[in-house]
Amino acid sequence: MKRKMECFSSKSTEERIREAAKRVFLEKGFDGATSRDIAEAAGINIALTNYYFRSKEKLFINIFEEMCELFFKGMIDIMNKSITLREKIAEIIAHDFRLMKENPSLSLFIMTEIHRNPDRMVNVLGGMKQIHHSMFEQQIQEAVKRGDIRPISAIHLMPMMVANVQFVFIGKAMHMKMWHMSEADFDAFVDKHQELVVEMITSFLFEFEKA
Amino acid sequence: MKRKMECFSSKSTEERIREAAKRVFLEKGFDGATSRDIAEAAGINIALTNYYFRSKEKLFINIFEEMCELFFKGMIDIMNKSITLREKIAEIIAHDFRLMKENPSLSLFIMTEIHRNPDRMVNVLGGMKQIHHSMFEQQIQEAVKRGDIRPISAIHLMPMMVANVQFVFIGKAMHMKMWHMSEADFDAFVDKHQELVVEMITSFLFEFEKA
DNA sequence: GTTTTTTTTAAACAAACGTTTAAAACATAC
DNA sequence: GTATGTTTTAAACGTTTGTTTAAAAAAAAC
Repeated sequence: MKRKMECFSSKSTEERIREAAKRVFLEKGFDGATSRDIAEAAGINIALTNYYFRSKEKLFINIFEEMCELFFKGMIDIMNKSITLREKIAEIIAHDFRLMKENPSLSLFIMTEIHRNPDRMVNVLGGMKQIHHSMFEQQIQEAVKRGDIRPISAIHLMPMMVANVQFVFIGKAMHMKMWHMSEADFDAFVDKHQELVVEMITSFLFEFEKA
Repeated sequence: MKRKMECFSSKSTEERIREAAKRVFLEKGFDGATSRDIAEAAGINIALTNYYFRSKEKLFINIFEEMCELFFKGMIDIMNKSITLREKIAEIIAHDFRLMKENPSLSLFIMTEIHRNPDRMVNVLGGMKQIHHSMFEQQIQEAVKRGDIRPISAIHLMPMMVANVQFVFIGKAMHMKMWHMSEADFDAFVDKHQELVVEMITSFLFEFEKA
C-alpha cells in the first residue's frame, strides 16, 4: 500500500512547516528567507522542508497562493454581495482595515513578490474570475447614471479604497520611525486614520456637485 | 603622493557601478541582487565593486541613502515653502506623481528595505530634521483654526496624500496583471487617476460641513 | 514479533554567494 | 627610459545556499 492515512505527526509536521514558512516568507520575502530559517522556525530538520514540499520554490508558491487568496478573496466576496453600493464601499474599507490589522505585512509581501515575479500571479488570477469586477463595475455605472455617485469607474475606485488602507501598513516601519511611534501609538493612529479615510472616500463619492 | 586626482576612468567607473547598482537594487532589492548582477550590469569585473565600495552592504547603503534623499527631499522642500496650504497640497501631490512616474519602483524599494531593516533609516532621519514637519503641522492647525480646512493633523494628512499616489506604483505590476494593461494603458490610467486624487484630497480638506 | 512502509535525521553535495588575493595593465612621476 | 602609484583582471578563497543521500527512528501492516 502506498499513500497512508494522514496520521497525527505527518499532518502536524507539514502544517508546522507551512506556518513557519508563512511567518518567515512574510517577514523576509522569498529572496531573504532561507530553507534553514524556515526549518529553524518550524523546529524541524532542514531536509523535511524538501521532503514535504519538493523545493523552496514550491513551498513558497504554496504559501504565496494562500496569501493571495487571503488578500483577494474577502474583498471579492463583498463585491459580489447583493447590497447597496454605499454599504459595499463601507464594508470593503472596513474589511481591508481588519485584514491589514491582522496581517500587517501581507500587502507589502504581495506587492513585492508580484513585482519581482509577475508571472506567479497568473495562476492566482485564473482562480478569481474577473467577471466579478465587471459586475461591480456595472453596479457603479448604474449608480453614476442615477446620479447617486460621482462619475468614476471601478478601476479608479478600487485602488482609491485600498491605497488609503494598505499604504499605512506598507509603510508601517517607516511611519513608526518617522513619528517615533510605539506599537500602541501605531494602533491608535490606524484607528483614527480609518475614520478619516471612510469619511474622505464616502464624501468624495456621494457628496459632489452634479454637472 | 597618495590620493590622485579624480581622473577620467576612475570617476566614470565608480559612477557606472553606482548607476548599475541603483538599477539592480531597485529592481531586485538587497537580498535579490548579487554582486555579480551588479558587476554584469555595469560591465565591469566583480572585484571592482569591492575595490570602490568595500562591500555589498556599503554599496547598498550608499544607494539607499541617495534614494531616501530622492524620496523625501523634494517633499520636505515643498513643505517648507512660504505658500498657502492649498498651493502646498497641490504641489505635494503633483510632485509625488512626477517623482513616481520617473521612478516607478522607488516607493516599493524604500518601503521594503525599511521594513526589512528599519535601523538603516536612522542615519537618513538625522539628515532631515523633523522640525520641518512641525512647521507644516503648525500651518495646518492655523488653517483649521481659521476654518479653512477640516480638522486634521499632518500625521494623517501626509499619508493620505502620498498613499493615493504611491500605492498605484507600489502595486503597478499587480494592477497591470489584474486589468490586462500595457505600459501605455498604465500611463493613461495614472494620468486619469491623478485628476481624481487631487479632486478627492482637496475637496475633502477644503469643502466640508463646519461644526 | 517480524516485515514493510513512512517519517526523521545527520551528513554531505554541487552551485552560488560575498570577498580577497596576487599579478597584470595602465597611468603618472622622475 | 625606470620607478611609483593606481586601476583592472582572473582566479581563488571560505561560507552559505538549496538540495540530496543513506541510514536511523517511528509507525503501520501482517
